[in-house]
Amino acid sequence: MTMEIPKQYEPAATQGRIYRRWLEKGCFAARPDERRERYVIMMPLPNVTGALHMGHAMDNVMQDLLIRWHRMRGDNTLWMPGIDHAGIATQAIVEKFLFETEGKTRNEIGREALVERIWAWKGEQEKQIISQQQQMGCSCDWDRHRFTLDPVCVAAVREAFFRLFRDGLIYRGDRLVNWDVHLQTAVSDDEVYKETVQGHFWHLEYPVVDPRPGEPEKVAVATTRPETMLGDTAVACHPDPRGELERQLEEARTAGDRKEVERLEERIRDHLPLLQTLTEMAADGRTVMLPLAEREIPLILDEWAKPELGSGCVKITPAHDPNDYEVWQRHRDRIGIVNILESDGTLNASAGAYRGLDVPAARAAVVAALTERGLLARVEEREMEVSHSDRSKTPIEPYLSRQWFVRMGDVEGGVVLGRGTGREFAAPGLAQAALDAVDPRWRSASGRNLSFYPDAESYGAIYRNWLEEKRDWCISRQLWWGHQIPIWHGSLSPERLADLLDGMPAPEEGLAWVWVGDADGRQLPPRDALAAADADEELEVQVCLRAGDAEEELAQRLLGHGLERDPDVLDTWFSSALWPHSTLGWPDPEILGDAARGPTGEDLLSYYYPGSCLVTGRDIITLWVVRMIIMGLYNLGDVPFTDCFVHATILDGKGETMSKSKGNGIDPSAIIDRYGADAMRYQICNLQTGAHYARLPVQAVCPSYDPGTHPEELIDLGEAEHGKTLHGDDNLFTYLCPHCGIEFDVSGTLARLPRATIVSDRFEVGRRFCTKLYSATRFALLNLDGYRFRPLGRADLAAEDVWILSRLSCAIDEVTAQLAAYNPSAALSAARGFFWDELCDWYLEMIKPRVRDEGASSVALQVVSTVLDQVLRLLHPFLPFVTEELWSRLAERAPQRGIRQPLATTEMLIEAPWPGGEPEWRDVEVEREFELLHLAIRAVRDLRAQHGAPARKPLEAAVRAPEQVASRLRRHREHLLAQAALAAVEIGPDVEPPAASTARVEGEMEIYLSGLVDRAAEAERLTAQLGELEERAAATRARLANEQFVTRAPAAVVEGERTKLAQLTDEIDRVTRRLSDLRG
RNA sequence: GGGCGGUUAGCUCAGUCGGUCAGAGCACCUGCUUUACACGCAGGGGGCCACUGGUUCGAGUCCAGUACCGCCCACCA
Repeated sequence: MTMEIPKQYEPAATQGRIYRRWLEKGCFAARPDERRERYVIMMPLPNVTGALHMGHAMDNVMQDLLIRWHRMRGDNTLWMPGIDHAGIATQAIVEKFLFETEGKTRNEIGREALVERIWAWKGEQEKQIISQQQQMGCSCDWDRHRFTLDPVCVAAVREAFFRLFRDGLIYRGDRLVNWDVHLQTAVSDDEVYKETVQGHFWHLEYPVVDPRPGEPEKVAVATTRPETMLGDTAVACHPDPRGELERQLEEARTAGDRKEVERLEERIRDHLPLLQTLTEMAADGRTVMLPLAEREIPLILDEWAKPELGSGCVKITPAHDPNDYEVWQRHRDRIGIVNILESDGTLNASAGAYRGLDVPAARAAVVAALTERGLLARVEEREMEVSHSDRSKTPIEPYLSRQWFVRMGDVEGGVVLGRGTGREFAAPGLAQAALDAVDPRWRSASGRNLSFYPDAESYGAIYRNWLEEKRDWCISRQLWWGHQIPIWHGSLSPERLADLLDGMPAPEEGLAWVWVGDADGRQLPPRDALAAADADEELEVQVCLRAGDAEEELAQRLLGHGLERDPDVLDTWFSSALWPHSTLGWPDPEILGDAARGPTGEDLLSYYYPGSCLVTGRDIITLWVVRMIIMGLYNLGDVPFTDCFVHATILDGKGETMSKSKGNGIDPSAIIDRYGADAMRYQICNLQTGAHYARLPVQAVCPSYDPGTHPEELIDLGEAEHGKTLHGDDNLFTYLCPHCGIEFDVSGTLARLPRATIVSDRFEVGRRFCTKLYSATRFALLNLDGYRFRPLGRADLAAEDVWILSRLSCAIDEVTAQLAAYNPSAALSAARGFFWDELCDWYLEMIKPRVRDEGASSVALQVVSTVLDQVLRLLHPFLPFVTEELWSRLAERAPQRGIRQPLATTEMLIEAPWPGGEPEWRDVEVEREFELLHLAIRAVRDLRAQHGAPARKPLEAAVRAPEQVASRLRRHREHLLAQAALAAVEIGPDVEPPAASTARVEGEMEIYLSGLVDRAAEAERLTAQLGELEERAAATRARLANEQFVTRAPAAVVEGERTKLAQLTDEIDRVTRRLSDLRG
């Protein structure tokens, strides 16, 4: 009774059904149990800003690969999925959407309404993201799916913040930040990109106050942002212009830069005297009059002024330029800091008459006023790089504002990490603790540290270089979407502060923590501040409340004392930094309710923390990995994972990163629809070779493709022409189909054009592999009627059975080793090689005669079933769907597989034990015999092909070879006959070639094939072979003639060369003999 | 300017300790409708290992420099 087995594997019909079975059976669920081997991956959180792309696919497939592998190895395996609220990015998208659809801004609808809309948006995105991940086959524990604004995550954020604040590691300071005027928020350096724009360089002149004879009347400065002059508080000159210029001159001479040498010499001659005068004036405490503002500002000495550039003097605007800010910090006793901007980007009261103007208007007004006064010397056209916010795509204004920071540098007295956990330790500071964690000598209390894979050195360098700067981390964002900062602050008189403190719980109670801060970020205990304060001083009081029952009442009390809740929210990375432990219920796992504990009663946090591996891309190392390490160490005293697996960044065929706006981004769903999820996974694993980047050429599916009339379906975007814009320029978002000429859109922004799906034909490879696997298994299934397992000993097995089991054993070891080394491409290639090149191409062909003979088929079928069983297990982590499908079909026909005894098996492959490799299957001698056999068969096939003989025409052959080779070949005469399609063969050291035969010399054998006489062709081939052999022999001979080689190279290498030469000489003899036979 | 990479077959990439390492897949060429698979089978062609030096008996492999390409960070009065 043969059941129907479809001829083709249909991914679309299979994937959903298989995935549902895994879900229904709870295969992904993780609970603490008695197993000691655990494997934990915390999913890097996709943002709720939009659907997943190929980069996420790479990330998720790599994780699923590791998770499935470890699950099969029997580890208690947790893959925690989730999504990130991605504060700025999400709010920006929803605000944009709100504006485009309803024409409203956030201020018009208010905080509550906006947040509500973002939640709705999040719900939509979440659905789509989870659906995409499930299509890919991700086997995460969906019941534990978390969102970074979940109550569980909120609790962790509140607790972590409280502890950092209490330890003095969070402070509020005046800092120059990248201000996004449009979103009215500070953005981190990481969220800023540069764009080259055409701008101007204005040369301004400030009058010197009371110039003395010989002194200049004006000082020239230059700027690209003239409106900032209203905030100038000094003009700087270099303290030693001559020394500096001469140093530069020397450098230019060394470098041989003649133009620069000339320029500097001229400058020293013409300009240095003025600079020296200015330096003297600055040293003398002289001032200039700041025009328009009519403020007297000092000349100061600072090395930030570059005597070789411009006028040699530089205006100092501490509040609006990062470098000037640093100058101010060096001279804060003498110069002030003037902020001229409001948070909405208009000028404030400090700008006097210009108050209320936005930056462009103020710039125009300032330029006009200076021109009128003759203080604008000249204007240059100039290209310049302007910082833009990655989120709103608008220019950044450097802006002085009060922000919250986490102190990353070393602090006096050090930092205690993991307080109260039993893994407590001290470090000089947070950044240093994270640096220590990658030191190979460092170990946490549990014996762990952090390493990067597969390239520990270069990825480690990225991590270390970034941390070594120990820059404080700005964690406040002026947004509505996120974790609101749990601080109440305000300015209080000492009297009111004392009043407030009387009503607060004692610090030891751990309900609230109070600091009195200053603008420099210093924090004093309130009682000390009170003691030091004057009665009329205003003190900045900062109170952090711990989440809990008392919070509400305390908050009311603080409000009653005139404090306000800080409206800012936390940087997104603050909550994601806690991800590895917040999701496990830190600080109190009971928050997870019933899900908190397993059958053994152990809680999630203590069972699954620290985890195992973080899988991510290299751009995330500094943004996220660093911060997870810091927060894990700080809260729990241990690294959140020991391995950081950094996978390749996927680029398109031109080497550009993929993005929607470029139109080269691939939606994984499009690939899955077209090629199947396993095909996608196959190719993704192939791409992960260990390189930092992987190119994936992309094509568009022509929207007007029709199999009847349109020759090609796919259009290579690297070669296709762009459409034209209305102005006749190339439109980067549209392309023309080279076959039908139709213009189409790749970004989805142009509704008037048909939209093309972006795919890559590289996934074809994966689809073919799935088909091959399906087809080979089908072969076995079609022959398995009446199959029954019986224990087999070595004596029951045919030689090819022993061979394939031996090869299988090697393949299992190789795949396992490569996976352990984070080498998915090599692991898959080993599995592929065994399955395709050995199992399909040789073994299945060799057993066909046995399979056809019903009386003799049972052993072969049992071996085939066993080998397929193991192959499906090996391939499952890579190709979960097709292997699971075939597993159940195999189980129907052959419920028990194995050789000596049945293999341990399970209903579903996802739970089946990983193959361990069977040492007793290994047989080196049989492998050697089959190598020789394959060599002989290939030689015969090649001879046929060379001479144009039909592949199946039975011919007579002879193999002349030394007895040790001949005897091995003779054992497999039947295979030689069948696979090389021979009618007869003689094998031995002295066999005579059949009459009218043609020959090949192949290593140690000479192979003769009758009935294919073409002396010319054979002679030509042999002559070429002879040339090659002689070349190699000559090279080897030369090497051996080199006394240096013989004396210095290792003996084994020299011996190897000698053997090689002997073999080559022998082969040359035989080829020569054959050639002379042919000619004679 | 600082850091991290890359350059090997037409394309995408392997190549571990310096010594049978000139490799794979795709594409290409020649045969083949061989009852698992034409998404296949059998066979084949194709490379100055970016360039220049150096170390070494021996260099895709180690070192230095050059060119080009990418990413991150900094700077740009």
